[in-house]
Amino acid sequence: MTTNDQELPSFARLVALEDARPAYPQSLVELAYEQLLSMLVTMKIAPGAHIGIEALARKLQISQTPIREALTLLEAQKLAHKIPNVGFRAASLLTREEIADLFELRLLIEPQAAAFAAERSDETALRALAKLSGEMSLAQTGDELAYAQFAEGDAKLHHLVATASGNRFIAETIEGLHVHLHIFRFLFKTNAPSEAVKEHETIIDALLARDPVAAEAAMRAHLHASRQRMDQAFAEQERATAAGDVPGGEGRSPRAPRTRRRRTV
Amino acid sequence: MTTNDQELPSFARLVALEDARPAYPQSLVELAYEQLLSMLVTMKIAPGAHIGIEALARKLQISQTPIREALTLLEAQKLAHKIPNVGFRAASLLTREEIADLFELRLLIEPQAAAFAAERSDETALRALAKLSGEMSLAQTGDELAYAQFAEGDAKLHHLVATASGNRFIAETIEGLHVHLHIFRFLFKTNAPSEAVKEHETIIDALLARDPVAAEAAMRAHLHASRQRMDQAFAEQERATAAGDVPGGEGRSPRAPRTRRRRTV
DNA sequence: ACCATTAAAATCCTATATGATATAGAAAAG
DNA sequence: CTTTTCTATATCATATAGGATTTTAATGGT
Repeated sequence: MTTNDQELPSFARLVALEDARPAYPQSLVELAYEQLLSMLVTMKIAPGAHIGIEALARKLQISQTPIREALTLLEAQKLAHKIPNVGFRAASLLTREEIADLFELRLLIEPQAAAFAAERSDETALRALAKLSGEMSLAQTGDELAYAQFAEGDAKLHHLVATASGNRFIAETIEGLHVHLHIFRFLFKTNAPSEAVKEHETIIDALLARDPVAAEAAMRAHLHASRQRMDQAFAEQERATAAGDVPGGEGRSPRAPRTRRRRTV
Repeated sequence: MTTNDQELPSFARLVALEDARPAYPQSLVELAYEQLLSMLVTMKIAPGAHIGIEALARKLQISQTPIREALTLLEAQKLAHKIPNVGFRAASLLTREEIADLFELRLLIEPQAAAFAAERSDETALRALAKLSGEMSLAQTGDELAYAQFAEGDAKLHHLVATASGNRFIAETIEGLHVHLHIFRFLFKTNAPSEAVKEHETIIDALLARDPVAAEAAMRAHLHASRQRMDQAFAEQERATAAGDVPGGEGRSPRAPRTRRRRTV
């Protein structure tokens, strides 16, 4: 309840953003931030790529100052990295080990957050949960659209749990972690979310029943399964790259740009 | 091991900063950030106070642009709050309930981080731990200086555990949480750290012995005790304020500045 | 052929200036 | 005397320009 719902753009919004520029950003900093976040999540700016301020200023038709501030914001979220007197780079894609670390921390926080949410949710939170449950039961299954809906629902559910925990610090921490997952939601579209939908239902049922023990267990199970699915996706991708294939866009080379001249976004 | 030791200014450094301007900040943004952080932690900028950009620019003898960037960074850490077209304010002092939430989250993460540290520490981490143990055993007891040394040691210990956990996300999260505690370290100087020193020793011993179970238990006990000490300090302070006394500086009024004209830092 | 030094270009970083917004105070109307 | 409206001031937000640093490329030497 402490965090503001409106300031967090949804996954679907992020992906569609740069075409239809929304009207609501009140300042140019917000606009630049939204645009940059969208480009980062959809890998239109490749991980590790150099982010030129001047070029972006021309592209977005605004000055350099708000872009610098937006980049500073992204740097604080570890989505960009600043090297003084050199410039900003997009953060490297998380490695398989870092994803493992990320889930290690999520498993420390989110199950307990779900338990707290089961105990402390107020009426509005429960209504939002029920509404989400309805949306997710209507979702398609199997095709590409299905995955987009699943990703959206997953993001919403974890967001609701985070805020419903009633603990501002828990909520902020979870949100900060999930930002890093958005890019993988975009990258690993192949995963069949059929099992995951059931996990979501189990969590929501426990929350609506105000059962903290069940909510914690359900969230823990969901995170374990999610971690395993993600690790599997990593394995498949490594298999593909080993075969000489270059996956989505620039790929996941943690190194600096190749000898080819760097793309000065 | 993922995080960089050098980029985090120690508590002692923060308090002494604004007089002796250190040479290492490479950019004016870093300089402004360090200065602002120091002023925030030592309450030279009161919680909730308005932070005027122009005045700061004059005071620090630099331009407004790097100050805006530094404030943006602080805003991301929730140490400052921005109201569009109005300006930045220092974050309000955490309430008693928020401190409770903070410890609730710490208790989810730090004990497990200690266990990880016991398992995963490398040689350099162990050496740093041993060195810290030596420093802390030499500390004074009882007077004001004692508390400063204790606060410094406490910050160092938790920082070492965070990094030694070997998990970048755990480390970053812990560090982000501890920033908010610095101001209370400065505010509650009265606490007798005699018991706390023993708790620290217990943690360090467990870590050096590479005993994860003992390390987790020791950290958990330390956090419980620390939470209780802090809550006690809150109670004492509330008792004092109820008696008409005005504690350190501006006090902890969550409201906007009084009718007296606001201090445009 | 390879390395070092130097010069040039590009980019970032900082400073200053202009425009936009909100706030405070005064004047006027009810 | 209270309330409202208007004006003036202060501050924030953005744009633009100049200075500093890094990187790249070229040239000359080993």
